[in-house]
Amino acid sequence: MGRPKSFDEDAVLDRAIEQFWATGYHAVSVRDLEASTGVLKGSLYAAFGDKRALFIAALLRYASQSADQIRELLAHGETPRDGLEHYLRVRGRDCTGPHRTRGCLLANTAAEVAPHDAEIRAVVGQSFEKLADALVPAIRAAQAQRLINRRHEAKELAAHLVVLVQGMSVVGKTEPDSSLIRSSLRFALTLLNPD
Amino acid sequence: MGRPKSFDEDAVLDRAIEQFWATGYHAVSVRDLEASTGVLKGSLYAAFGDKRALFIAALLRYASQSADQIRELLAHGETPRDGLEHYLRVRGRDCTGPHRTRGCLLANTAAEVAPHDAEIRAVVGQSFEKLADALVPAIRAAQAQRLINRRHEAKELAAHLVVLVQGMSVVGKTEPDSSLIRSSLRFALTLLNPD
DNA sequence: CCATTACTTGAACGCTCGTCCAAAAATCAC
DNA sequence: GTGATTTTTGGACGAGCGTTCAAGTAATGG
Repeated sequence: MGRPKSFDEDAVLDRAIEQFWATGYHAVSVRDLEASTGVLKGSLYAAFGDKRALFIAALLRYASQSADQIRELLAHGETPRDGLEHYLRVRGRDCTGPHRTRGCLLANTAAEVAPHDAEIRAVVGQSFEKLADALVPAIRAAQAQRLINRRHEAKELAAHLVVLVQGMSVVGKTEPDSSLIRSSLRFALTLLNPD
Repeated sequence: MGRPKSFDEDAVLDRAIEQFWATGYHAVSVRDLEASTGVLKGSLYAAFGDKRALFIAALLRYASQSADQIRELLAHGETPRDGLEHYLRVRGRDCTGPHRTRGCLLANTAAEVAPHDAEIRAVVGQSFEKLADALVPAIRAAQAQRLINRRHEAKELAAHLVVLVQGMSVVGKTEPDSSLIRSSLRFALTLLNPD
């Protein structure tokens, strides 16, 4: 009982994700969040605690959505190799072009906030590791079917791709035409070629 | 004539680099800079303009120092391949371990500030491109001597390594032990193997 | 229909931010 | 020594920050 909530918390988190993603943690004010979510600050404080707690909630939601999307992208196509290629191409597309300068919220947060906040650092670090863990079985499967290069350890290739994708999301924020991203993506795709 | 400056501008910029590097642009206040440089804010404003201008001056200095260091690292060892390997190993070491969470100021700036400031974006973007341009001749030379893999375009490998290194500096900020960095570095070194 | 409960509302708080500027201090030219 | 010139100094300013909270509002239980 009591007065019912006038907003959906997940919808608010989605708007908060957008805002933090586009603008960064420090550069977003609680009043900005008020404006973009349509929820007055008092209610935001009642629902989430404070700015940092709201950010962490948004970050966890983003990480979870991101993990779902990886599984989806890797399942694309007929073979495990298709999935890997699709994943890389989509990630490349996400950070190419003049209007794709948001990069990845996890990478942005790693750069801006992680060193100064152990809890946030743990969230981001675990997300990176989960991403690598999701790539490993796809790589192993593709190797088993001899669809990609077998010279490399699956774990090492997975780590390499995780680091590369985060690098693309950072470098992509500085280059509207993104020749570096494109070249680096082309190179990465050759890593998937069979022996 | 007139009262002489009581501080060296480059020394102030070096302290500012440290501060922005460790803490980020928005999270550093002019009073922090006052404390870390030992120069009162009025003098900072007189010498550099405002916080943003001081940041840009520091960023340009960092970029220039960084470019010098790349040339130095690539010149290490007996062969062009040694230089490339040394460059990657040092960059890996720079962002591995619990006390190396500053990453790279260019990457941090790309993530936090670049999307919202065209001038800063241009500085960072050009630095990335210059870095790639510095790698290309080393790669070509190593290929010509058949010291590394010749299957790949030098430009694409260079772009790949630039993006990878920026990725390492970002991912490294979240992992005190940095297994992802280590794996990805090991993988990158295999890319330098001869055919 | 009233007490209870939960959420909303927006004014207010103390603080810190980036920036400015008048006065004091240090140098040089003459 | 004196005036011109430049830098230093640190107090002050308005704006905006994250946060709090008392009052108002909408639902429920009896």
